[in-house]
Amino acid sequence: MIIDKDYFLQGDVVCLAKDLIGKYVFTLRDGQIAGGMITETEAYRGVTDRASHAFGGRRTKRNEMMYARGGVAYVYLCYGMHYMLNFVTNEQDTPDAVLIRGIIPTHGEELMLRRTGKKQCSEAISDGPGKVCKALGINMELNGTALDSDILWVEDRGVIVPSEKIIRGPRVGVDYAGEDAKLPWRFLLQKSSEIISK
DNA sequence: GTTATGATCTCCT
DNA sequence: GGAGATCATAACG
Repeated sequence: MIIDKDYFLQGDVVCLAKDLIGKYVFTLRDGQIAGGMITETEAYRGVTDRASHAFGGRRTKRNEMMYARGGVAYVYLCYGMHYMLNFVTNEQDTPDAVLIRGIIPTHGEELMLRRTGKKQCSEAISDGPGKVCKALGINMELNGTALDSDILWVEDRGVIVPSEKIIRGPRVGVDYAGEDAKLPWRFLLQKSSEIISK
């Protein structure tokens, strides 16, 4: 079932980030559907979070979308070449968001292969925030798109992920955030391959 | 107007 | 393991 926008209004963005593991995200671009199960997220808690674009209540043209009412996408360009997909959460003027860092492709694998220039389909096709956006065909046009719209939506397909299967740790790429860089607000689904490799 | 830099990825050695 | 790619945005002058 498609997740209702109200789901994104709950106040605890960290809980929400964890809950989104195992949910599905889809995009409809160029008449074709691509999507998969979310395996990795990070929570960004606006005003009090140094790693967030909205830290200290900073409000700019770029992060304006973070202040919107929960249930829309916040897309932006990073390092000049990678788009990031976030789900805006919480009430209006509370700039909380969840970064989607990884998915396992389940629909439109062919399409994702073409977009990413890969030959074979694997979990690795979308195991980083930049790659997720590339595989799903996400760009600035989707900034502000509702998460229950025709071109972008989130589904609960009944997958239940036990807490012990979710690895919790510090966020990635936010060393500049000082103490806040250590907050364990990254969640990722433990893969069988990872159990072996570690 | 100018400059520094980032919620990253890929390819090279 | 490390550097380069590459540009919109923000902060400064």
